[in-house]
Amino acid sequence: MTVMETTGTRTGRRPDGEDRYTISEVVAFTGLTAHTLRWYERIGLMPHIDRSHTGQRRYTNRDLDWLDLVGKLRLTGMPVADMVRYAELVREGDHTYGERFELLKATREDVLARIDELRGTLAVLDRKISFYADAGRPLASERSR
Amino acid sequence: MTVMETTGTRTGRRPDGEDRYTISEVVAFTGLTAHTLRWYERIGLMPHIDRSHTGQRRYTNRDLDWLDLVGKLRLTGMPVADMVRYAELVREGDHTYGERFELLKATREDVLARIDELRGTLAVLDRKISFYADAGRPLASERSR
DNA sequence: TAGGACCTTGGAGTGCACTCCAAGCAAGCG
DNA sequence: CGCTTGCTTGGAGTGCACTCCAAGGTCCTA
Repeated sequence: MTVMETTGTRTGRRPDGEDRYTISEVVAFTGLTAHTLRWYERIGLMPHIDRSHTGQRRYTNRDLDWLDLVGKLRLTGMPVADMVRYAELVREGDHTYGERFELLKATREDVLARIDELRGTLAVLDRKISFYADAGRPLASERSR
Repeated sequence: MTVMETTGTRTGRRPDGEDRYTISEVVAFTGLTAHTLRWYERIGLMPHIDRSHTGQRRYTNRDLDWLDLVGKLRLTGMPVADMVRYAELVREGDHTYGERFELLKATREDVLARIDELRGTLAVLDRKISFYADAGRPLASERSR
């Protein structure tokens, strides 16, 4: 894997105040590519990331928290555009609390619905699996393909 | 919605033997578009569908069953290519039982993992939601964005 | 101070899963 | 018979979420 630890740091997060991570450290934390991190910033899914005096990105613990949330939302199937909308609400300040609340509640419902769908699928899979398990050797005709 | 019932049929499935559905009936059953149904056939995700004497598709109850399964697998996030692989195994006959069994079991594990991920996301959402609920009106500073 | 690994940008390219188009044949109705 | 709606095909186009490229500047270690 060749993860060079440039500044003698451990693999984990550093305490607030010493949290200025390079893009490759963030890659290691999140599993995203550097390309994707830059792209997230371009489309407004990230706040503008702090820069070193030479213009290189320096991510903070707060940025990492945000990326964790994005990662969670991403695997609910939420479109990136919706996450960008949420990011905009955060940037717009406190007066968007209500809208954020509604958005999160709607997302919660989506997640519950998706879990239900998956449970339905699981039931179908289990029926098929037990069909194939019973038919250790092929029987007459198979309808449950 | 304007669902014209061309042959005086009810909206539901007909019994085996009278099951020769047009593509638009299948659209109504599955929610897929006609384009998608033809595309599924082209890429080998469907068996070759029976045709009328003039070459129009006539789907059977069995085809509908298959589309139900495909729909379930689709919403687990399984790539279409993997579903095509499964369809090929079915076409190849009984001697692929073992491989189908393994594929279904692996899919089952994926589904379980995905449900777990979603539960994790749900927990995060619930924490944020209760944060926004508590902060009925904005308090000092908001870290949990 | 030299070398290699790492970082920057705008813009172009990729893969997936559809989605649509044009041109023409088919089916049911008055 | 003509009309409207539906179905056929191969191939091209779309939208999303990345993913990569070229050309060049930066950082660290020997």
